[in-house]
Amino acid sequence: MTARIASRLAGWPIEPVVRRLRSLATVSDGEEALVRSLADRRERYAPGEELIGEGRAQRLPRFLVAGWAARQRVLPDGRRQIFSLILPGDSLGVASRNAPPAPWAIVALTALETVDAEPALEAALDGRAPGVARAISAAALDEERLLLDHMVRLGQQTAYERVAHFLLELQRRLQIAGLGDSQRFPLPLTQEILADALGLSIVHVNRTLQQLRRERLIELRSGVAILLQPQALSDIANCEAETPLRRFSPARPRQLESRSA
Amino acid sequence: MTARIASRLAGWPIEPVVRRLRSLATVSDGEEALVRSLADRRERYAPGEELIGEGRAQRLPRFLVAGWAARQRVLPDGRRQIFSLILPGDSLGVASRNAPPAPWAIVALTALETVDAEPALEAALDGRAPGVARAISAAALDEERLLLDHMVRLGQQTAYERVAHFLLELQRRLQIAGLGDSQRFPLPLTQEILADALGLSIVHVNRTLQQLRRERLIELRSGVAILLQPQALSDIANCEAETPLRRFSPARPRQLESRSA
DNA sequence: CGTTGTGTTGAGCCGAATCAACCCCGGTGG
DNA sequence: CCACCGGGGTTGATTCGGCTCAACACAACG
Repeated sequence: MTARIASRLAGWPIEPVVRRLRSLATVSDGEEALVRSLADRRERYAPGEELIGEGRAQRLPRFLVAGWAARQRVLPDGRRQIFSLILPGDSLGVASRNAPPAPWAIVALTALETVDAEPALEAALDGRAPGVARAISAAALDEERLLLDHMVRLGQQTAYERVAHFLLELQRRLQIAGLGDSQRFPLPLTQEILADALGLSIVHVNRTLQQLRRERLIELRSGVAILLQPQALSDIANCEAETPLRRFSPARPRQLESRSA
Repeated sequence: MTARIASRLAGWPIEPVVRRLRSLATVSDGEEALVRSLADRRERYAPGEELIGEGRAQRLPRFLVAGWAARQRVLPDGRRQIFSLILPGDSLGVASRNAPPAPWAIVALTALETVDAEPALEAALDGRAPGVARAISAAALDEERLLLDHMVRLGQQTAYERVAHFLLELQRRLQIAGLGDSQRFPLPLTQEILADALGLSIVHVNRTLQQLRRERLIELRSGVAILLQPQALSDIANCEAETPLRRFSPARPRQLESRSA
């Protein structure tokens, strides 16, 4: 019994939230203590559960402390687009406290746990926690950047590039949250989820992952991903135009810029 | 000379901004007058000109009063993704006054004209113009909704669906701005721009538009688009699953939801 | 008048989707 | 204990949507 209590306290994993905020802005020790004290009103969700329903008004602002969630929309014919993955340390409904119903849903991809962010948010708005306030607005910018990155993937990149790019994003975000290192991180996603995020079919995600494994760029084993050659992946993802073919063709600038051309 | 002055005053086209704000929130007459008085510090841009550069810090908050612009990112190999189109009545850098450099650029697609939104924004933040404040935050939500709509297009829809969906979005937005009616609106875009927005090749945009014309769903003539059958387009765009084939297959729910299944 | 940008059209190819099995593994219940 | 089952992953065969390449038409413009 003591063991259970000890594990509940010692293992209380709000660390990702603290690490994320610290990565976004300088946070005082007092502010950090405030964030660490957010154990009140914890909530747990089972995989598949809906935290925020499409078209329903939003809930309280929360931090995700453990597990993975997705922001998504489902079309009337069943197709699904995942807009972004929500990882430990990320916030939910903190930046924009939109009362109106959201044009998206948030669903738990794994079992997960959230805490009420209200006290921290209030302190941030009061001016009592300026570091947290700065971190929150930086988080909003970061979220928008990730969204646009994802849009570039969907609109411009091949399956191969998309997967490489996406894995790099996850590595970076998880490392900030203190999960995983510069190469290895947990990846508790089915290929179907990857497919719906990347706008590909399940089968094609499978083949693309296999190609990356065959080329010894990544390794996937039981929910853990290892980026064997992050630099090579990065070259692929940003499409550094290393393809020799492209150097010979005029490369069709595909820009507007009639002036600078 | 009097004619020139008269045209400058009478034709001063800030109407789209007023209409847009009114569509987002109830705005008092005093607030409307404030917005109408924003003629100071007008700026004009030529097609192709960059209003905000990728990686450079942002400019003052502005309203776009005439012409079309695009928010975009260009990849190192020349590929370009247009994230959103900015139409008359839309704001630039109003919602989020991010000092940090943006991970995107804003370029003029046509000749365009902006006004300084600073006075209106200040009044909104002061509490002197609560209607404008509400409109601005509603505009931010609307912008995010459009971004997610666009992401669904890129990730899940076919070329045919994407074009139909996109044309409907433009019609709706332009009608709110007071340009065009429920069927007809100006469309000063090249097929290359459409291609870069929709993640398609120029050639395929061309063929898709032709199919829509052949089926008498739309008409395009000299920069004007006409939606001949908006309802049919809407059915296509939202993929109402009218394909008889899909009714017979189990439709592969493609959802998580192990519980509800 | 050439030139340049935009739209159009055809031929051929390729990346990715679809369809259909099959495997593996962890339940779960007879 | 084993048979069954379902979810996830893997694989091959085939189809198809969209891309590439290439040429040409047309209009605006200097």
